[in-house]
Amino acid sequence: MAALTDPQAAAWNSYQRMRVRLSGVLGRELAAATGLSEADFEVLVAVNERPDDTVRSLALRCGLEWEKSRLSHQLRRMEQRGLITREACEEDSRGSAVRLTARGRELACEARKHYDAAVKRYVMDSLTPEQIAALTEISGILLDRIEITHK
Amino acid sequence: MAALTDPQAAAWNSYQRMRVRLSGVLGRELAAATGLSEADFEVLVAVNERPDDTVRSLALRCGLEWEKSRLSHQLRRMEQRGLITREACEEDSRGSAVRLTARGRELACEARKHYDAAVKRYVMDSLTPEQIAALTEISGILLDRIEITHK
DNA sequence: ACGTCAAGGTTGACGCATCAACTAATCTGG
DNA sequence: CCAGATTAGTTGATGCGTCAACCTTGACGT
Repeated sequence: MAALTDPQAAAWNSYQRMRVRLSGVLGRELAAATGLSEADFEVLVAVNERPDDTVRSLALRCGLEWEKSRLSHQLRRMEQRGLITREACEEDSRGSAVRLTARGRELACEARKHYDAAVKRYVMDSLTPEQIAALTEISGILLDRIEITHK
Repeated sequence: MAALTDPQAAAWNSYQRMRVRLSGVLGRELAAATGLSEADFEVLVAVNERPDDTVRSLALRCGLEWEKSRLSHQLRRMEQRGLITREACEEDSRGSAVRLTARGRELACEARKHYDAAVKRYVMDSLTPEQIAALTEISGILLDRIEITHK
């Protein structure tokens, strides 16, 4: 006896295919338009949302919900490419602060435009408002489910 | 002017968070239960569905919709860990055939049980049949959209 | 036949993600 | 004030995914 019914398996299969293809095209378009990866993009946008384009690593990490080593590796690569700089943190000398370079700031804006446009084009323009609401609701339910069972 | 309206941005944000967390927990549970990655799992299941647990690399690649180098790297790792073997292909001497080892076959079944149960537990048990149908429909629409614009 | 081109597959390099081990600074109980 | 436990962040190893370069073999037009 299978664990999933036919409609359930169909839902899972199409979700999986969609998920893979969608993040594929979005990542590819972002890279083509700006040279950034999705990881770069997430960091740039998160930092750019802060006053002075500066944020402490810890706050960034919590906002992104990333592992600390992941953020550390990512910031190292971004620093090498001149997207950010890192400076000491006053309140806690263990910590560090991340600041966008001029180039980082510029790319953050550019990338956001491209990315949002792509999301609109591939996703939002294809769905009815009801479907968009359904997607929000479904995602919220599943998120809650995961949070609860892993609390 | 933002490219996305508020409900659209909300939908995208919750979808993204859900997507990341869901594949996180599923991958983690699979690894904990069987020691397999999701990539391993996909390959094992795809091969296990074939008669004789054997399939040509090309067919596998098309079924999975993977890049050829990705499959090659993955098969190398799986061969090293004793999950599959590779042999020459009769019809086309450029090609190669993939066969499950006894251990691969066993793990494929084991993993499928665990994985399907986890999908049921995290996803299907949380959603109404209408929501499951909505998810199928939405995914199908987005898939079509991507296929059409990239044809 | 034969030359050219396309296709199947491998390889190496690089970025991304996770895990475990480590350093250094802060917090906390006594 | 100090010893032990936490916490911020780094590092190295390893697996995953993509790209570009490459090799071999088959396909096809002439």
